[in-house]
Amino acid sequence: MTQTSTHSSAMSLALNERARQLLKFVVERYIRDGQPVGSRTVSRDSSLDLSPATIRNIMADLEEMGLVASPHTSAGRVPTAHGYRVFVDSLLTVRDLGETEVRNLRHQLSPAGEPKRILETASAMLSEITALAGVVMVPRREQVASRHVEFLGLAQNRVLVIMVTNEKEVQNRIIHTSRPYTQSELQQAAGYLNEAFTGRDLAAMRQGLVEEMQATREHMNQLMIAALEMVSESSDSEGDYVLAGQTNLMNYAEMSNVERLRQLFEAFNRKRDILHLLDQSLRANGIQIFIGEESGYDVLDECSVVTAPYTMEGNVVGVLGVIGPTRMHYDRVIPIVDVTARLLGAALNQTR
Amino acid sequence: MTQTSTHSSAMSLALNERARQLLKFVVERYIRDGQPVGSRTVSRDSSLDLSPATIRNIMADLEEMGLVASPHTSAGRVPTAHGYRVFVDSLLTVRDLGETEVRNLRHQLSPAGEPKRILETASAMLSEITALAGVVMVPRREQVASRHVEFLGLAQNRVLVIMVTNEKEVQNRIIHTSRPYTQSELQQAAGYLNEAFTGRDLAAMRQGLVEEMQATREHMNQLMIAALEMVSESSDSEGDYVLAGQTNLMNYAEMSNVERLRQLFEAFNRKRDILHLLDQSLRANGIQIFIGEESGYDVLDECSVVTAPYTMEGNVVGVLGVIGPTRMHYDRVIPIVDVTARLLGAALNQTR
DNA sequence: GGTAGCACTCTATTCAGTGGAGTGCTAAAG
DNA sequence: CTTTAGCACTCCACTGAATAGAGTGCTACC
Repeated sequence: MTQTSTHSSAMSLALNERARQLLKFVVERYIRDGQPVGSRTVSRDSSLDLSPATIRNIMADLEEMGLVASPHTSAGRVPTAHGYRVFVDSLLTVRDLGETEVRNLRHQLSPAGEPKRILETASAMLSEITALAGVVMVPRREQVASRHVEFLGLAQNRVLVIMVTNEKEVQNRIIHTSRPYTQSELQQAAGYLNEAFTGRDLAAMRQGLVEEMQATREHMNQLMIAALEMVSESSDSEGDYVLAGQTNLMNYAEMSNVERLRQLFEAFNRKRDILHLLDQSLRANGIQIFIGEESGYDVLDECSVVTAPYTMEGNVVGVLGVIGPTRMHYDRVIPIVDVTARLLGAALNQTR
Repeated sequence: MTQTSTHSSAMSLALNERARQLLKFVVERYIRDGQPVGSRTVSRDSSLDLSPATIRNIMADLEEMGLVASPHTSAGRVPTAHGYRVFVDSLLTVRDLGETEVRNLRHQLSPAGEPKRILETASAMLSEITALAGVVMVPRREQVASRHVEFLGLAQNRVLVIMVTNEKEVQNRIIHTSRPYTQSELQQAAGYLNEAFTGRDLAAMRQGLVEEMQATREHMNQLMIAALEMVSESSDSEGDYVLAGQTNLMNYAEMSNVERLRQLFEAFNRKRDILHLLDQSLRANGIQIFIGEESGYDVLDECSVVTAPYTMEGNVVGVLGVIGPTRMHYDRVIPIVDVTARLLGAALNQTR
């Protein structure tokens, strides 16, 4: 109703300390109980020593700034996405993990076993200790080096290409060729590739092959092109992730709407949107938090996503994190995601 | 209240034709509308030309036999699991698929691409056309034959074992050895295995290796044992399945209870129970239907599972099917599952 | 600026009342 | 003996009113 500002203090974007403490209490309490928190509660339980009436005044200011909102006239206040943002950015006191907890996690994430398996473990760990959904992007390496190539002839002009990269991953693919190749031809081709390009990364390999092909006649290049395409395709593919503990999300009251839940799960299956979000975190360098509508995806409206990139040999190769309701325990979740990212990087490096 | 039988007709387990027709109508109508069906409705809409009162009498008989039940005194009747059973076994008239539909399905399930991919397509197809959850067990082959073995030495006494089986699947695994092997040792071992056992199934391979080892000194057997274990492990492993369209289940009213939904989804993730159920169908030989509580698993109380085994080269190697609410369109679902099983078998055979 | 008081709003819950759907039983009709 | 009409009864789903409780905004006072 008032067109001009009545309270200059309410309009100033900088919160005074008291208002900040109030916001902090409201967010913490709402995270704890899931109920709108009213002025009485704050006056009674918070360290602020103020009457409900005063609290109400400050609350009104916070509401005007868009940090809290009330579901209806006579309910308490609930943090908005913006409110959570301020809370997370400048009010939160994270509780670091204890030594024993870290040791515990490291133990579970032992570098034995295949890389894919380690990712799954990490995802399961995240979901288990946070009681949210855990997500781990599979590492995308810029430098994929060929370690070994093998061709196996199948029936009907088809060849099974097997390529071992970076000492770990085994990729395979069936290609169709225009003519049958003999076993010795295949061996010769594989032998050539292995001799010339073992240990060299795929960009170099492609480059080398193109030059080679221009220089010589196009002898048996079909195989090599196919092999190359296979790997470059899978290396610059869309990416993928391992999800765990989706069902945890069903325990939260804000997810009790089956229709919304369905949409969320479909987004998980579709993968595209989630991947896009993780990709953004890949480019950032540190813990990243998307709160509610900030993510830009409707299905994540009531959700927050906390991510951290993880590294192999100093390079960021992937992202992991958790997905849960906006009303999550950021103070616990953030360090957990942080530590897990470090541990995963370490575990992956050790297997090399 | 009555200890002795009052109506002998009500107690006779054999339903007369009229009662059967009534049951049929009730089940069909309930499947269509999801609402308890009352005597008025039957009298009005069914081909039986009887008054509501008569219908009520027959309904009471059906209820006494446990074929229908009423949620409360003044609601209509709802089929019980037992009622569905009778319906499915002896009242159902399945609507076979049209030529064009079958052609359509066959087209989608083209044998190009990797086997795993074909399974995923089949599962997605099932879920899409039935609007239920589709499930396809990965084939378990008794006769896994070695096609090619390769050893690659890694750092720190570790060896990457790659085995190509049955011309298609590529298995790989890292094993830890007690001492480092040179590249030539590895090549020699692989060469020996390939020469001696290519094309022979794994049982024979194991047998042969054991004999060999007893005859000679235990030279480099560690590698071979590892290779063998790897494959036999993966071949007689618990089994696995590909699930699609779980989210479809969230659309059904009987699944609106979030807690039950959670338990169901956890069962999907856990895989054990579902696999056990599929395993049973593997032993049976034809379409198999588990209705509600029949499955023996609490989480599937309100669900039915329709399965059909599929074959490769005449042998049953797996099972596929759908999972949905007991209130599903059996007349459509059954032929779809049936046809898909046949098409999947055909597609898998063609890729060999 | 902080506080007390007060009128007001909105929700959630309870309760009674009502209409409708459907049943079981009984007695009569076929 | 089977079928049907009639009737009393039960239960649910819905409505509207009443109520208690929580919380607010505003105003006036300290």
